[in-house]
Amino acid sequence: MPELPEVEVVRAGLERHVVGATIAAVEVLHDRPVRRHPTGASGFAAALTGRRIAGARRRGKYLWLPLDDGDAILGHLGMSGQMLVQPTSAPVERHLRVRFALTGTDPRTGQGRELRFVDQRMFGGLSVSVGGAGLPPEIAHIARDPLDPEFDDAAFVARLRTRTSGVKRLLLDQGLISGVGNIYADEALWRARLHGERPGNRLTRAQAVELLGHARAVMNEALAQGGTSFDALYVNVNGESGYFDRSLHAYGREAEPCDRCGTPIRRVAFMNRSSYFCPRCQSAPRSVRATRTGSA
DNA sequence: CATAGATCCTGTATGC
DNA sequence: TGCATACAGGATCTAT
Repeated sequence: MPELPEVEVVRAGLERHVVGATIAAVEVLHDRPVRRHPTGASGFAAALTGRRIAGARRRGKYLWLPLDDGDAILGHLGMSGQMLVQPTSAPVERHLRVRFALTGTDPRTGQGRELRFVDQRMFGGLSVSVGGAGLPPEIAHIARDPLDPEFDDAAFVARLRTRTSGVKRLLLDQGLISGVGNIYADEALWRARLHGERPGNRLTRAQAVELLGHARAVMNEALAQGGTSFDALYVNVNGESGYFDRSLHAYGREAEPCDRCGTPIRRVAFMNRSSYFCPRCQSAPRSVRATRTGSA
């Protein structure tokens, strides 16, 4: 899915283009993206018709649109979700799942506009969060993200260092730190010269602090470039892609030389996807080396 | 509670 | 050409 930088690009676009608009009509074209909504597709559409969007907020990879009465539309893009603002007359996207007609006309085109939720794989979704304008209760378990001014660096470092899981899995644990996904986890680990299978409790305090700093930095840099894109799936509300994929050092670079030492980048299976790392700069922890050589 | 693995879904790329 | 397999920026549920 889009990770924090990509979701923030979408949030900023929503803030600019749909805040203040009233929802004139809602059409749900597929049930799955509204599966979290208790009253189903018809209830979702009925609940939102006529209501006004008052803001656009984000925590980690979750987005929500506060309504002016204290409720909110809560959304997650999953692996392939998009939020697009389109003229009503724009052709319907192949994977259009939900469309919100907005009142008023676009001053540039003189036409009506729609907010469209497009999602090929449908791991993402939308729901109405009762009383969720401030922070939807459904995502109370999601930690703050490292771009949040109130993120507690010291508390994160302390918790990380009590855990026995590999540090990559911990970076992906949205209850510990949110917003980090597979790409930026690999990039932060490469920058920190740490192997993803090193247990959290075997990091020094300094290593943990440095790793957090790199995670924050890589996401800030990606955000400044409009996010990372490999294909047309990762776009802002205007359908435009970012350029950060040109700056990646590890992710997706199997067999290419490490930008620091020239050793070929390796890819290994991890949680039904892949991890990329430099086997020289990011040396495996003792336990992993022992397992691999059969000498454990 | 912490951990590791399976699962939801559709599309594309690759190999036989 | 058809068919099978692997893989994809994620979260959640499950058993242990």
